[in-house]
Amino acid sequence: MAGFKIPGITVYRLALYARTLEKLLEEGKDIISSEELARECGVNSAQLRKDLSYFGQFGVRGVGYSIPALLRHIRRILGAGREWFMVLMGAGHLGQALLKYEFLPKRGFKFVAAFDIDEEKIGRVVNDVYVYHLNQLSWVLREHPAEIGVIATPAKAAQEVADLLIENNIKGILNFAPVRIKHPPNVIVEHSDLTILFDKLAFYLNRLD
Amino acid sequence: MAGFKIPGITVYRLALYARTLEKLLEEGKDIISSEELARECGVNSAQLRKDLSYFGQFGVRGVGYSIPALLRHIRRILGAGREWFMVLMGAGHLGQALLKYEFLPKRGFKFVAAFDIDEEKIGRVVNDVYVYHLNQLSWVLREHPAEIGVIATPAKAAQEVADLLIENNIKGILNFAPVRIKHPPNVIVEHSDLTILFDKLAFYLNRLD
DNA sequence: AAATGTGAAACGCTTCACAGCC
DNA sequence: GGCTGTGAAGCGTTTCACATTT
Repeated sequence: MAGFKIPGITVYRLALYARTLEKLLEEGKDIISSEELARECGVNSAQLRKDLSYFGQFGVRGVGYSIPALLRHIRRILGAGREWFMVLMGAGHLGQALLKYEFLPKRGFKFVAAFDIDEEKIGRVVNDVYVYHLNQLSWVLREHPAEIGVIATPAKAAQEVADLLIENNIKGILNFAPVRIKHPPNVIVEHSDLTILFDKLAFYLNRLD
Repeated sequence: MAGFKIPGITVYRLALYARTLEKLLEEGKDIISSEELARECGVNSAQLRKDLSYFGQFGVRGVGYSIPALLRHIRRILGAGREWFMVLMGAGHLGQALLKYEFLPKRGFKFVAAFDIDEEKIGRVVNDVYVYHLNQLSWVLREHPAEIGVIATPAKAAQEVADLLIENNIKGILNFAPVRIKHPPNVIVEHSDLTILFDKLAFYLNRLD
């Protein structure tokens, strides 16, 4: 495969290309030019070609890209095709929505357990996933190993929960709580803060005059 | 206030600073240096100061920033303090989680109505928000004006729903569906694609050796 | 003495433009 | 003729480093 320093934003766009190629494949298209795929993704065509060039040559000059082949390549680059086991921290509204999101298991992302501290939620089963008390994390993880922890707790609890995940050897964290998680460099943390998105939209709407 | 070209990423970070200042304020802190606030947010301190400098001078040399004052300034910059009325498109799992997310109304973001095409969902009331059939969008918006549309439909429906929002004069769209929305330049669209986040995390986990 | 505010340098991503290939 | 792949130029963001202020 390829070189070393892959911009994070390139990885982001690869996933975006994959999503778009999936759509085009469903629509029965077979060949596409960088120009057209880029337009579909809202990026510049040179950018798309450059992103791909980090990983190899997947097109045919004068012709374009085979949609199924390119999708296969991108999936391989992203490490799709394997399964990822995850634990959910916080079985509130957002957490339960994630448990029910069909897209995730289809792409190999599977929740093996959920955790909360609200007695009312503990013992429930949401979409086949059992909700345990937080203090059972260690043994549940021994029983059902997982690589990814998804944090959907209130902001106040997020850091503590992250520390617990890291202690229990979780290597990747996806944090939906509106705080920044502090973590050692060998743990990968992705943040998704909905509140920031709303604020950003509001800012630009205000500027619209 | 300030100049013209504000990088989108600066706006993103302003909201991040606001979130962090809110936390610090709750903890009872009063004064903070750019160094410490930056660490708390996971950014470089020069960056933080530069971000703020687009909008004015809010600190005291030799001292630092007053947390409540800085928070007030950032909120004003972001246009917080006013109310934003929103419609939700798609009352599925994610949509309902958004309707129940307490953070949003606290920050002035209020859903006036939700829309779906599933007869089973239409007529329900989720957290005081009524779910209408999609074809009632126009008159509901006349009755309850809104500036923001939040799309939480399946990918297939997202573009169509966005077009409908734009026809009905919605100026800001927050799209949670895993497709890129095409839109005229006078409409502001923010994307939040969960599937891409999971893919990105998986990519970096694979690289971890 | 300490910490901000900010030109200027450094850096990294984006876009151009064209050679190379079908 | 058309489209990819890519070195190089362009551009925007990040970081440095220090003058400035309290």
